[in-house]
Amino acid sequence: MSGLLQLEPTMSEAPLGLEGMAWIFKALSDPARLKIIMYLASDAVGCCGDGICGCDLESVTGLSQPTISHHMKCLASAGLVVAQKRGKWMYYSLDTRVFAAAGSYLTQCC
Amino acid sequence: MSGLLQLEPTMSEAPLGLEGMAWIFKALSDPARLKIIMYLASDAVGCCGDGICGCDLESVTGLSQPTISHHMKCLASAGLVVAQKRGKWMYYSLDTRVFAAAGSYLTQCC
DNA sequence: CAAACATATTGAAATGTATCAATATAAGGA
DNA sequence: TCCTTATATTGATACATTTCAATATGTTTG
Repeated sequence: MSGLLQLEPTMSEAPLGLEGMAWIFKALSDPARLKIIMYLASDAVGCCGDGICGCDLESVTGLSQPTISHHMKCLASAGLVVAQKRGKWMYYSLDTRVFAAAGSYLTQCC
Repeated sequence: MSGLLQLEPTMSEAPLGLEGMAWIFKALSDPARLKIIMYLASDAVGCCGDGICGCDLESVTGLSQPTISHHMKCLASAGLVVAQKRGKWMYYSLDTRVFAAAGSYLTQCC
């Protein structure tokens, strides 16, 4: 029960309190994850066609497959990324609503 | 050389690459620090008048004085908070430009 | 100067995080 | 069915983070 990211929140459609916002920002607080997000936000074409899958992200980041899996779980648990299994691949995409919510939070809080 | 926050970036006026953005989000990734930010963003009047000082934040968060000192160093190193010593107190305020930059990053990245 | 107070630093403990190697699971194709 | 490929999980290691108690530093005031 240790050694891996403390995954919990996986916020559904809740009002996003301090804990929820902090969780989103924690998911955003790693350069590798930001790089992944930037890649998903670009119009890049994945190696498997029809979306960006895990193996694309290995080459983009230079990280190992288990580490990518871990980062994607983290991003998904914050709601920033949606993971969808199709055939043998996991395809990832951004949930722009969560990005918008976090962005507004920052621009409006002060 | 351990046991305390790995403080480094303290970004000046740089273009904010992935590392810099990640650093800002890391500073935002703790509920206690978000609570502090919300308090600084409110028009609350501090106990020492003329601004919000460290002792105000102890009562707001229920955390010890050293822990507050630590969190404020973290927020300041990300540029989110400006610390200003006046007499015997440290007065804290938000740098809205950094919040705006981080907010735009999120709303525009996708 | 000495006492009082606000903040910073140090030291230490508990917990969390990033990463990879090894292995398991799942899905498609020969 | 068996092999290959994509992803997930486990286990382990190195390091980072949060927190407080104890102590140091700095500032005002008696």
